[in-house]
Amino acid sequence: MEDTEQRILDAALRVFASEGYTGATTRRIAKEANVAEVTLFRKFKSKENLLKEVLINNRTIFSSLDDLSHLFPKEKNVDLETELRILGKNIAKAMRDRKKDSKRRMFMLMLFEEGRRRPEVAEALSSLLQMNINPLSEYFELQIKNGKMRNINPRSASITFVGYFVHTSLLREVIGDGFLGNNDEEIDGFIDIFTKGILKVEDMKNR
Amino acid sequence: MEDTEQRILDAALRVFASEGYTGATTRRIAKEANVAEVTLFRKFKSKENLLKEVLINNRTIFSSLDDLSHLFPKEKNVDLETELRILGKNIAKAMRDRKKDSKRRMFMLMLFEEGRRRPEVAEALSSLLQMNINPLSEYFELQIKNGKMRNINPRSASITFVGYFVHTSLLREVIGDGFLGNNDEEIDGFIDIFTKGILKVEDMKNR
DNA sequence: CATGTAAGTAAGTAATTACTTACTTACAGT
DNA sequence: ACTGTAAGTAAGTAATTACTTACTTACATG
Repeated sequence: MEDTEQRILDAALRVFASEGYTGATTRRIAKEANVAEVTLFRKFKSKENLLKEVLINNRTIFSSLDDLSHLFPKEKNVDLETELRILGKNIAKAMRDRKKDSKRRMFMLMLFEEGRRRPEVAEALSSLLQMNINPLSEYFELQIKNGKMRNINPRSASITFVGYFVHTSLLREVIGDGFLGNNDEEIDGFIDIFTKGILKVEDMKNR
Repeated sequence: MEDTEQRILDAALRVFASEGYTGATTRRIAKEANVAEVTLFRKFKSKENLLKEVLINNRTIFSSLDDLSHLFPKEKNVDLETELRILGKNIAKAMRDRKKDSKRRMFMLMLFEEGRRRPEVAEALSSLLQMNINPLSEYFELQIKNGKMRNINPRSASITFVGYFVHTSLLREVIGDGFLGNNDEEIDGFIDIFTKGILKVEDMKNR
């Protein structure tokens, strides 16, 4: 077995995600990592410190994985709406498919809970979200410059866009698909609203 | 002191909300309610059962409080966009102002965590969200019939709308206002996108 | 006054938890 | 062969936890 520390970190991510910080026991984490409990304490000193290390460990992984750029469609001749539609589906697909991402998402949910009690956790969560929002903001900024988009605060647009996917994917994980219905249709509905708005076109002549 | 049970239920809501289900101790709840711990067990048998009762107890309160109808603007001569803008601000205001609502929101966050482990909790959460979404769906349906809105799936629109506020208000609670910036501006940005979409109007001639 | 009910006090139980100490084993590099 | 390092085993500690038992107090109602 290689790299004991990493195995403990991975196990901790999983157990924290599924049990919450308080619910996760060091015994369970050690077992999940196939190490003796004492090894965990030798390497990480305390449970609290372990959480901190998990955070650091995944910060870098998040930044490379959650980089949206590879999720944008390859062909560049599509219009903005189609592009966003494909991007949205790719995000949703990536969220559903990748098992490790599911764990990360649940870990994020734990961070939400824990963030209210630990400022460092809140801060980590904040920078995590930032990573998702920034590249999208830049993308929107470009689209505005290219005249494809109205002159909207790109940050507002990013938060609305990313927020939708964070929110619905968490919902799906927790209360199942029944509530939200078919994934693709739901996303289409959102993208439709996001790009065109809900108003009738003839009522929009003032803009 | 009147109605011991209700005092325990209120205290439980608070403690569950701030500590999470696992983190909340029966001792702490009893202390918060100014009762002996044994009284708590006499009335509610077990911690698990107490959670269930808190859920039931607040289900009815939620349904009357979270009814959106009273948040709609009184004057009926405003256009849809203005109406939604006011509604959005009222929701945000209600979420920020009412302290008990803040507790409920945090309680909801706990439900998210706990819902993954307890199907009854997930189900309670689901019906809670339903209560928020249904009246809005009906409202949108009416607007479509009145020709004010495009023919969009009203449920999609409701989820997008409610989801935004649930999501951002949780974010604000957890990682503070720094991340999202000024509340009113942010909401304006969202309503703008929600009603008009992000596309340039001249690109929308196809619709 | 008698009696039932809602509450408290006190003490304790069995399990679990984070974390420690002391010792042993396996192995890699010199 | 010697030695340092990374790991395991075993046992235990002090605190906490959900929950119980047995008894007492206060009070309202018939």
